Amino acid sequence: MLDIKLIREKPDFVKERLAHKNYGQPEHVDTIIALDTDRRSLQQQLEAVLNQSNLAAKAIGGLMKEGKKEEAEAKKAEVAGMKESEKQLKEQLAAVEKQQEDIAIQLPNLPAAAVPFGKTPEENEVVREGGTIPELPANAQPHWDLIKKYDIIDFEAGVKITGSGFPVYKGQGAKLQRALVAYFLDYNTAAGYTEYIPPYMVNAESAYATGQLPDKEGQMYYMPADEFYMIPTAEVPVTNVYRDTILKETDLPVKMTAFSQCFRREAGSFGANVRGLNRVHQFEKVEIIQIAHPDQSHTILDAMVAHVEGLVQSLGLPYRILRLCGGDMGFASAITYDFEVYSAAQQKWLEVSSVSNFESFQANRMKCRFKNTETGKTQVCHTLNGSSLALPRIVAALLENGQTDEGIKLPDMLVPYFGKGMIS
RNA sequence: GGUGGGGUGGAUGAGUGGCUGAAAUCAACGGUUUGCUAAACCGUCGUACGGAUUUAAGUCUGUACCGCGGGUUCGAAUCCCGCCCCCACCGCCA
Repeated sequence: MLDIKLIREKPDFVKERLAHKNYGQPEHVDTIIALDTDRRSLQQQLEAVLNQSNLAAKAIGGLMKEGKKEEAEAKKAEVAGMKESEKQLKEQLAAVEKQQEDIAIQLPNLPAAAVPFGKTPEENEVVREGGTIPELPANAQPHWDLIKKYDIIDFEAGVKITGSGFPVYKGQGAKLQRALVAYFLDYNTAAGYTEYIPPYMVNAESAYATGQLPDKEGQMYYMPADEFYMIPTAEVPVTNVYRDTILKETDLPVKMTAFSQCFRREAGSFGANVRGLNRVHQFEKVEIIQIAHPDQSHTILDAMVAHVEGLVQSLGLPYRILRLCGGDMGFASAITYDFEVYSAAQQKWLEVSSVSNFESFQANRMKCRFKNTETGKTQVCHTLNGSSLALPRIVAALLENGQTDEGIKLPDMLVPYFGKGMIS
């Protein structure tokens, strides 16, 4: 949610930034300002009337106490006339507030200054590359064939049990998942993140707070009997730990990490990109989340990118880091870096992490604030998060890039978690 | 699912129609005292949206908020209705 004061004071700036993000309805800014002017005017009128009737009520109380019954009755008659206009103004005000809110909620976050122009993924900016693309043997296979060869994921069973996109991990495949999750969490907690296990279903307030609603309504699984949404990422429940909270400045930054299953309907996506583990409806992900002082959030974003980069490097996978252009960024984000690892057998880049600074957008919606020690004022925090990491495509890349005649060679740091260095 | 109890400021907790935006205690913050720490004492100490004033920090001021929504009343934390949540016990259950 954008700050109404920013919209009111710098409408041209807001429009320019929205255009940068490829937002097609700049007229919404003017509509919101007009509604806001109405809103304030109505509020003033209503408050004037309420003030009158409050004063009258006090006077009546005083008169009753003094036993001046008749004067009190006269006052009562006076107040009765105010009731109607009070009621009307209340209704008008509520209507205008709702209109304003309905539009304001649709505005995406403004992109930060560093975000490149562009509309499509092709216009994202490669900021760094690392690792080396391995030379695979001539008979190299894509991960879906390797999965069959080593019998580590049963896609058909998943289809029978639930539907396509719900893989069943088994044997070494299941253990590899567990090893990766444990390794990622240890890596994060070693860097000062506190581990959480959140609920996998959230209520509408939580989904709204982090910006999934109303933007991604159709992308989440929904349980109508209880009005719960299956989480698309642990970001949603974990960030909401601090919904409606006022932190102390000294509490910042708050650093959290969580493993969760993630559920995405991926409505409307199909084709070549969905093969194997490239796109699934349920997947495992370890997330990192920070709640930060506004002055520090961009420094912290860089630190989070470096943190994830270290993790990807430790897996020995070739990777690149992209700074997303305005048109490719998420609804709530001010700036986003995507991590992609190279799948040697598919010969393409697979997204495995997305690290974003949401600045005050989520914090505004969820009323996550801190008390400034010097001024004593409350200010909204900034929120950030990133995947560290999403498993399926990491697994795909590990399988494809590690394939040898003897089996799949795994990175050294996984050995303590997996129990051996090779899937065979 | 059943029965009973309960939801008040950061926490505990008083408050059953006007003098209550809310006692008291604790915590927190500022200060005095102090060899250090502690203690003691004094003071400050909710949020949101408006308005006035100020270069600004601020100051003054209005309205709303005692789980949520509605109602009664000139006036509601307090009375009535609906809902939600929490706790205890019972039932069911991994």
